[in-house]
Amino acid sequence: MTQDRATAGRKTAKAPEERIRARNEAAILKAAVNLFAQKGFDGTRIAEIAKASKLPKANVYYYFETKEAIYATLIERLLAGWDIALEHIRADREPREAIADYIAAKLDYSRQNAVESRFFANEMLRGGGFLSRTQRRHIQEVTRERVEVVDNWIREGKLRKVDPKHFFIMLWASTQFYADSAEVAAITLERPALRRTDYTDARETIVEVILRGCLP
Amino acid sequence: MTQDRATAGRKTAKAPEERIRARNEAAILKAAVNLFAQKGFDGTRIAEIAKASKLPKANVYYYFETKEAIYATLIERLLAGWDIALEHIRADREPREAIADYIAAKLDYSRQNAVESRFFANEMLRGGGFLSRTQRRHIQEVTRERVEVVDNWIREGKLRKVDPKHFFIMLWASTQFYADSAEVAAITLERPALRRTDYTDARETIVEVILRGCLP
DNA sequence: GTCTATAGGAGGATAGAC
DNA sequence: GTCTATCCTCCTATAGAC
Repeated sequence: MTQDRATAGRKTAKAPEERIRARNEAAILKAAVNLFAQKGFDGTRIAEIAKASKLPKANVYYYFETKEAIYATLIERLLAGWDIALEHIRADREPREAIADYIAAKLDYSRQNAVESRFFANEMLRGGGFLSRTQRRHIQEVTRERVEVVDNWIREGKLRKVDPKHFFIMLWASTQFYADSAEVAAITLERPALRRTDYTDARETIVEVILRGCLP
Repeated sequence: MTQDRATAGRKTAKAPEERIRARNEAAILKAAVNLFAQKGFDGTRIAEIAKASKLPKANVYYYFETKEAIYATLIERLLAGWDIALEHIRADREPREAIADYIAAKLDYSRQNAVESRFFANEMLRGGGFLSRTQRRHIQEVTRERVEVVDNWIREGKLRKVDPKHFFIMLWASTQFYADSAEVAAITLERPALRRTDYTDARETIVEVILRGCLP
């Protein structure tokens, strides 16, 4: 943290140590998010995290004080990415394109970050007890902003009169389902696992139905 | 199981014993489904189930051999109720009413059986490893049947050309979200918990957008 | 059918050698 | 920074008195 020029100059060797730390922490978090997503906080064993990240159990404790610390780090990290997809919903855009882009972005996220999405879903099933008040408020504020954009579109006659919050929930639900309930989707589509084309089919269907359903 | 007339006649006192068993098993299952929904199979402790069902831990073992047995019973029971909402989707009905009724029924289920829904969601996050091949096939068959109905509607020009499976997933996702992600819905709607009116608002929004989105 | 007591093992976390 | 050995708690499951 406090690293003055002298030390920095003397020891260029400081970098490799930090690289080890970075690599190991990343391995732990990657293993942990996957296990937490599947089995939740109480269901996940530190030994499993250690095994999956190919580190001895004691090393996991070296990098993270407790299981809670790992979990909290993941929650924090997840929320940083929360807002990204919503950024398509901007007042200066036409609803048709903005909504279509949002759906596409959210489905891409479901495909590429399925594990993170499931981790969050699991935390929600738990009741969201690990979410701090600040984090809840953050979600609300981000949502409120975008709800206003939708409200404006409606006022300008660019969108049919729909409840903006429930409308957002519809978008969320329809797109996140392909991550959180990928298993159900796979069973329904009669596949061993979802394919890339399933996501594009999903996008077409959702965009079509939603746009036709909400445009004037 | 084998209970001849003689025994039945001699002992009317057999009923109360069975009533105790029925009551206790029900208490255990009710407590268990709630805990499994929140913390999953590995995260749930038998002691918690015992405490929540107000029975000594050993009694839980008296009624169910293992934790697996409780879980399997719940899965079985859940699947029996799986098909109910889908029954609105019948070939002899007009799509407009059938789909609106389906959405309403599914949202009612989300409100009244939120715990069961979450239990299933948790099992899906786990990867659905407790679902037997037969159970998976059952889901597929039921879905396939209803997909055919939708396909027919499309052929008859009563419904716009949409991918029936992804269309179903949209309905499922949008309605189940209010059970599985009730926490997210509550945060979005800025409520401590979902109210009855939230479900009717949801119904209106979903029915409106979906019907307009899929009717010709 | 109810419950206490406990076996036997696993889990979270730590000490301390290397 | 790495890892073995270990503490102590808590868990599933069972034995056996009432």
